[in-house]
Amino acid sequence: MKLDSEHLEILAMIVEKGGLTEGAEALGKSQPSVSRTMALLEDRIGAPLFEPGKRPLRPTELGENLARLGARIHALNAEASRLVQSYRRGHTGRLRIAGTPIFMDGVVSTFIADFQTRHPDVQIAQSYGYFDQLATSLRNGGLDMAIVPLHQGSVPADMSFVPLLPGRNVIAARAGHPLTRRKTITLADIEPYPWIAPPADSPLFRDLQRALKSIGKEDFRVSFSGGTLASIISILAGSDSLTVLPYSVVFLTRKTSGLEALRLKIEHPDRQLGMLTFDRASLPPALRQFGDFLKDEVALLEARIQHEAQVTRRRG
Amino acid sequence: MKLDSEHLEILAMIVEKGGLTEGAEALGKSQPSVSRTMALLEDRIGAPLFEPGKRPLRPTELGENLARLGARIHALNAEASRLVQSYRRGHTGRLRIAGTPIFMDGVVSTFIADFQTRHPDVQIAQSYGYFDQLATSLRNGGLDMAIVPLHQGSVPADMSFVPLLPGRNVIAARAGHPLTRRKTITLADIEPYPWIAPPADSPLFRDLQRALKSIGKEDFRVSFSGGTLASIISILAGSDSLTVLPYSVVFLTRKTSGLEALRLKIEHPDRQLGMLTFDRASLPPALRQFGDFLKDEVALLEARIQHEAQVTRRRG
DNA sequence: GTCTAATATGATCTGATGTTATGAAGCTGG
DNA sequence: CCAGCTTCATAACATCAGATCATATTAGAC
Repeated sequence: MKLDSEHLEILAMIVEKGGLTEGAEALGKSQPSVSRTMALLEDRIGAPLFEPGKRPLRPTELGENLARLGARIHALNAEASRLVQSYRRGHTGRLRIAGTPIFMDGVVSTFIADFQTRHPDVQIAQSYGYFDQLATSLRNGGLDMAIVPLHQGSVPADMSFVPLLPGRNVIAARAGHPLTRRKTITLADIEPYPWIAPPADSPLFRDLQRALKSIGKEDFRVSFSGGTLASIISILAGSDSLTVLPYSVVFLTRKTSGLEALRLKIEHPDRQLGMLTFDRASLPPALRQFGDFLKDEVALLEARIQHEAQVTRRRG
Repeated sequence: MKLDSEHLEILAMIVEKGGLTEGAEALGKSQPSVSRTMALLEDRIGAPLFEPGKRPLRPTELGENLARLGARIHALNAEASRLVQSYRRGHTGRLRIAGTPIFMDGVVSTFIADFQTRHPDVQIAQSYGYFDQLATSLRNGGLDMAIVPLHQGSVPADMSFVPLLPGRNVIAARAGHPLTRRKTITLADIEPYPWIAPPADSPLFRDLQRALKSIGKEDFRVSFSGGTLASIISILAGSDSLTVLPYSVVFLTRKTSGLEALRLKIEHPDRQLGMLTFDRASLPPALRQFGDFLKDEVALLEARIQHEAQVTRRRG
């Protein structure tokens, strides 16, 4: 014999409020409805839940015990409702976000930290990858958002792309590097220094190749490759090596990493760093929250970058 | 927005069983029914509970979290069902039982102890009282059973009475009392001894008066009155006092109390000690259990009493 | 691709639950 | 002790969730 949880909740409310009429009101139901429901429940149970012939309806011992269980069921049910509400508002949920390693480590993770102080109940699972793999994960539901550099024209038809920043790369070196003071840098100037390269299959590596080619340098000596941002920063800080990094990464981490961008114009890839999502019927609401947050934060970052660029230009 | 607990339970089962079809089977429902229920729940929640386009149906993160709550709700609901079952079988419940003090203390409480080792989940609230008060309590639902001496003809019309023992009273004294060895006792023999009397409003007190009158003794000296059985036993044991007690009480407690019945025939009230209940539509099932138990136990006791009486007669 | 098993949908019926109106019965205060 | 108030139960009806069987659809596997 299975009881109806709803019935038990109603019973609990009646007992709590001390009467059927009050209970019905508290439940937002009509008094006859509640009365009949209790009659039905008593029939099924085969035992009285209320003392017979008592007018402010008083529960029997069995009624009281069942009401206690009903109250606990009600609490769980209410918790479920709260969970759903919180989820729908994007305040709860699990987000699986992946992106190109350097940008994730250098920029996005900072903002994830900020986001989580605001929405502590949103779990974020971060991982790394490049476009093809990430697109596959998005399609098969293994990922909620990819943060990748992408050309506007090459956004897959079944996906949405929200640009965050232009894919502006710079040559970076340690703050005290001989080249960082120079106003103009020639190809010959950078000739002596070894290079640190991102993994060979990363877009950043191709950027590096293209950038150097654009200033006429066809081959370059790679002294270290494949590390994450933390390794790259360590190596750069401890040597005179050079590398290519997104300017946003240099800008954000320079306080703590001691990196600087060389004043050497290199070709910018015609891509935008942005948020890629698969067009499903419904995306997790927390994803919208996160996307909006990230867009706002990155816009602020971009404004700071632009501001400094103007100041720098003005100063010469 | 209120969710249906039943829906959450179904969700929990689907997640537990790893698929809708299996879940439906485990729930004893048809597959289409469960499918539509989940569709309805998703509509109400406004978010998917299952990964879209996955064939062994797999829950989303929200689905999993709600399923956890559903499982807990299910556990509570099942506990409610068990409680009802246990109650209906008389294995759970609260019984409020009252009776005349001496008989309750001397006989019934012993059997209550035995009953509770068999049915530990039946709470028994014992109290004391005489007929009028107990009948009132039975009628207004403050009491489940009264154990009283009653004449068959004076059972109220709205009550049921199940006799347990004849209301056989004896004159009791301590085991070593001068009168306990005598085969025949005369009025003159008992003259010197003081009496212990039950409370003046108790039926036992009236029995005492009647009994003494029946053997020609019109007045008697009361040295102590009003105590419970424990006091009476103490006083009797420490003096040569006499009193009137139900034979069953003397029989059951003599081992530990050191009381004996004098071999003096006194008039027996034409009453039976028995169980009185108010005829309600439904009595607590545990009450039936207890009533049956008490009837059986007292029948055994009566058999022992009869057996001993025969042996004693034969020996002279 | 094709086949199979899992899920969704259509059509239909039953029963629970909601409503308003009204009857019955306990409680209360003079 | 009776009148009147309050509380609960019942009647009559409307609605919708939820059950069924039959069948369409589709994801996964070989």
